[in-house]
Amino acid sequence: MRSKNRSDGPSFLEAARRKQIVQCAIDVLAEEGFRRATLARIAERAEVSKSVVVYHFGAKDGVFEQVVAEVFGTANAEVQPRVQAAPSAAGKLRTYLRARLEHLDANRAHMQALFELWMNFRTEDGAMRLGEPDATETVDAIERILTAGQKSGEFTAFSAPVMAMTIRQAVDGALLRLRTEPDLDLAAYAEELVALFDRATRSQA
Amino acid sequence: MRSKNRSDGPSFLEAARRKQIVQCAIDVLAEEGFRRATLARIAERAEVSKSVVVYHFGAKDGVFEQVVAEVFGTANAEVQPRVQAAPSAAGKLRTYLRARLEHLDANRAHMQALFELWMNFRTEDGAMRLGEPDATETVDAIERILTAGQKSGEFTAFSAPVMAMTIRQAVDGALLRLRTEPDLDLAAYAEELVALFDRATRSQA
Amino acid sequence: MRSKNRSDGPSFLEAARRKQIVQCAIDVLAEEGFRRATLARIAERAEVSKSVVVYHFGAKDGVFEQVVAEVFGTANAEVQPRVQAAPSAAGKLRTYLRARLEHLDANRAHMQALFELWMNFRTEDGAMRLGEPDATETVDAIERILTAGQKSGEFTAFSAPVMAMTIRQAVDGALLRLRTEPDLDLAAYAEELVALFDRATRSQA
Amino acid sequence: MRSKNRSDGPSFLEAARRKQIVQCAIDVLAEEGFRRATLARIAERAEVSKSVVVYHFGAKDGVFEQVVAEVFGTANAEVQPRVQAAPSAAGKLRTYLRARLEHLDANRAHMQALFELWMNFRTEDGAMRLGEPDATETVDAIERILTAGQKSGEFTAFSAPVMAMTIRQAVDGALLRLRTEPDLDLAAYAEELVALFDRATRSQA
DNA sequence: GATGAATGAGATTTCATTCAT
DNA sequence: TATGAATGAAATCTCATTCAT
Repeated sequence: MRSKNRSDGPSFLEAARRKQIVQCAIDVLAEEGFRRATLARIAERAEVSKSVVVYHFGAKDGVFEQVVAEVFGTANAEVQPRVQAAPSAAGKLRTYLRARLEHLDANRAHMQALFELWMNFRTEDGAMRLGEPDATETVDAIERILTAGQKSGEFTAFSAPVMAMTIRQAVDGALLRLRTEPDLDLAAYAEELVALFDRATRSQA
Repeated sequence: MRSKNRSDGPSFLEAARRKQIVQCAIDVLAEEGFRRATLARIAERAEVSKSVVVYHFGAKDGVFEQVVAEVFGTANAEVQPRVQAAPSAAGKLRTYLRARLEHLDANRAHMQALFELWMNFRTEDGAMRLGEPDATETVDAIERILTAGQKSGEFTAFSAPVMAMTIRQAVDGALLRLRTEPDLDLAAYAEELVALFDRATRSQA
Repeated sequence: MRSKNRSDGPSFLEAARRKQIVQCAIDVLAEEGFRRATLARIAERAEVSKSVVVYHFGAKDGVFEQVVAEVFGTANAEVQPRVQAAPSAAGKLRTYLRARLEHLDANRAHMQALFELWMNFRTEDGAMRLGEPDATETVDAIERILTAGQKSGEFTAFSAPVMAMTIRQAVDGALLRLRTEPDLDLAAYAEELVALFDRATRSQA
Repeated sequence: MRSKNRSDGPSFLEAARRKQIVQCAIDVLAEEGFRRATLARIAERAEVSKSVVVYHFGAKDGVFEQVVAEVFGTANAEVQPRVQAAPSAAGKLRTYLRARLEHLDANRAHMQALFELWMNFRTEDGAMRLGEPDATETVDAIERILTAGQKSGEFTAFSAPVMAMTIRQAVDGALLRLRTEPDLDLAAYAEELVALFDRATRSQA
């Protein structure tokens, strides 16, 4: 295991190495898919030996866990504050969609990688590794906006969980489209979704 | 591959075995995911030796191809006629959502399996095996309904491709929910989606 | 095992089947090599099931043994009488070379197949299956001609075993050439060998 | 394949391992034939796990390729200079035969192994792996000596390609004899071939 | 006589992981 | 910290053979 260094936390170099490896893992996941994201492949990208990866992360799954943390983290860090800042529930929803798709546009590899893990990262016995806890984090946030909007009268009546899931899936739809259509105009896509879910949610006159 | 049956095509027993193995493959895919859907695991479920699977399908991929054919086939056979029969575009869309979710309800393993393959079934060189051609089949069908409805004035203005993808993803959202919430009321879920996309698509007064 | 039929020996049909299968084995060996000469491949060529081959020959090796017998048999049947008929030792040698290459010309597949087996047909423990007994049959026959010629004064002094082996190998040389040069003029090749070994063997003036 | 050694090429230990494995492959090929020269058998001989072989050579074929290179290399390195040094065409031919058989004497396993590969080493689709290019290298070298000798008047008229092939095959004849007669006196065999081909080639008085 | 179905042994290859240096 | 070497488990696939019909 890693030797202690004087400042007690991970050294600067250590952090850099970890970040580099995580980034390479993201790239491999995004470009070649989960199945090809082997230790050897990741190490090769990072131009280090497999052992280095194991050394820093304990095991292969450790890298993926870090990828998830990293990607979730940066996504939330970028999206949440903007959503919080929006005044109304409807505004928050619009902001959410725009922020998510802007972030997707700027971090395609990150999101593709997360998607690969989302679908495939499982424990030894086949159970999903990214299940409720992680999914909930995302969907619940949307759900809270929706229920708030319903309470305030901005939104019409609908099942918040269903709507929330549909919204989350709509964003993933953009991600999927990107796979075969890399030139997709995500800003336009975002506006379409904004309009779509505005009609779907807003209080009827 | 087994030697050609010169006369009558696959025998009754042969067909039964194939069906049995395909079903086991579906179950393994649905319950344990693509990565654990190995020859050994599938054979174990079917209580036959690995060789039997190879004997009947030539290679592992042959099983998966059959799974796709089977699942696509039964899904389309059930959904399409009902959609065709609906009179208006709006009716077709409602019927599509209901039919898809009813079918999902009755064929959970099938759909989970298809989903696993959808995400992971790749060729030797990493290219998706279920890519554009298959995806298009589904999304395009929805898109055609949408554009027809826009022409007839039933639907308002929106990007048909984006709406179509969102609808497809909404259905998959139900599938994902099922993973962690097996008691989900899919009929209610369907009605929510029907209402949601009705508001999202219908011509404004 | 095969059921008795009234005339005690193999029935006519039985013999025909066996011949057909042996011929197919020869073709596969000649065209695709020993390693690809599998039971399945041979059966496929013969348009029968693998089981038929096993039924008639007991096991795969039985087919190959029959191939050897067949090819050796027809080769000897054609070459030996002509050699016997030649008056002198020198004449026998010339006749041997011409007869062998004519036979090769007319039975390319047979000889290629024999060659494949010669090189590869081994017992379970890796020992050659076509060793001394079979090789000797061929080389010894040549050797006898050579020693006779030396006794009669037609041939000069040399080691008969070495010369015999060299002659046998010279014929196989033609076979090898055929592999990459199918249009090779074997009659001309024969005359070259005749002249070559005439100079190499004949009594010096 | 092992990860690249970025600095100095193969390490000393690496080279030793590779050499050891190649040697074991040669031994297995020579003693048990191509078909039994499996990864498992080779590894067993080398007293390492199968994975080690794969680790060092990437795949089984890599070992065989190395065997060919190794054996071809040492054979040529020993024979060619001696042949070059001989003054006349006749002298070169004599030297060639002696050098080849001396080398065979000292490297029986090497030559048997090469022979096995020669006959059996094929690509996925059944094509010979050691075909024209490699064969030509050997036969052409002999052919050049022969045509030179004919031009200079040392040799009589004959087809150089046929003579060259016959000479090559004569050497292989010795190799074959060794299989069943390990005590064969190769020096004497060489002198017999020298005399034989001297008579067969030299200009008539 | 003949066949399809099934099987098990064994071959190659991939890959995460361990370990000595 | 880092690496090369080694390993064993597991995966896919091939193939001769057996067996019930």
